Amino acid sequence: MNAPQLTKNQALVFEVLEKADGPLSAYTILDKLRDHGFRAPLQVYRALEKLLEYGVVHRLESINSFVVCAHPNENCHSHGTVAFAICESCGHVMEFHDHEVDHRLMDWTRGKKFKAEKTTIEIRGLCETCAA
Amino acid sequence: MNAPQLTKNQALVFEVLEKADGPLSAYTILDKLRDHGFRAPLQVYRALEKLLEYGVVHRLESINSFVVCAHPNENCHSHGTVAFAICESCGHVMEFHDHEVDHRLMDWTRGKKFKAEKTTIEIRGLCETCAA
DNA sequence: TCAATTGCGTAATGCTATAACGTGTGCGAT
DNA sequence: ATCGCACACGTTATAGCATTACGCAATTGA
Ligand SMILES: [Zn+2]
Ligand SMILES: [Zn+2]
Ligand SMILES: [Zn+2]
Ligand SMILES: [Zn+2]
Repeated sequence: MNAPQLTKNQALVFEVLEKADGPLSAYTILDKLRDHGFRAPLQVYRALEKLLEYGVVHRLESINSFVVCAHPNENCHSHGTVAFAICESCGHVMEFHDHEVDHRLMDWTRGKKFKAEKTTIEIRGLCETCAA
Repeated sequence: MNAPQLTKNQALVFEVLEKADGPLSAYTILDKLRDHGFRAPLQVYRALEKLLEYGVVHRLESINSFVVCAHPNENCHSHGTVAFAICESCGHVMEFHDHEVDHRLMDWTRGKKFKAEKTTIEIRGLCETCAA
């Protein structure tokens, strides 16, 4: 899905995520936007819903947080599942694709006649810097 | 990790999950155990913590729920990541392994010098029955 | 005996997400 | 024009998920 012009709230939420150097929870975003008039969680969640729909933000299921897409230009999400490596020490996230993984999982779902809608791949651990 | 003798609470939680035909949330488990003396979420969470540690229960990150391991005998978790296919209609879960996927992800983490601790692979969609 | 560990019970709190209500605005169809 | 509709927005309340903090009892092992 291509992102149309963002509304004011959507743009504010996106900016906060863009400036952050790691994933943020919805409530952290809310706190960062109180000065801009945000008062309630729903203002954040509604904006996130759209940003997710447009594919410019990803949700990290394993840590209930949100992060900007690392591949804003390539339309990477149209050709496979996105995977994430999340450092549990510094919070840094790496987003990547692996077609071979996609194909293996697709093979499995085809074999089981399972109709996949949304696939989550998240690796939690320590990044190179933090593991040293 | 091998499971030692379960305590009373652990056994109760395990039984509830075993009898269920799909994943359950911690609070659903709590409700099912009120007749057995459970009063507080912590009684469930503490039991789950141990059951997860013993590897006899899995946590489904994308739906905040818990399910018994589908491979109680094989010590499957020692030889790779567990993946799940979760039907969003009937709630059924299929647990599987794919060494090729494991190897691809391990190759990636090695390449990035990322020290993986816990990997989540969850496919949400419709099972064969529900997709028909 | 003493200390450390583990499990348990309870209350309180915190974090995450949605439901339900109403408002206003833009825009095409009648 | 004005009606109907879609959409974004604001607010309050509530639902759902998880942990902190405190204290007690039983077990273990030096
Ligand atoms: Zn992306
Ligand atoms: Zn790190
Ligand atoms: Zn298992
Ligand atoms: Zn199904």
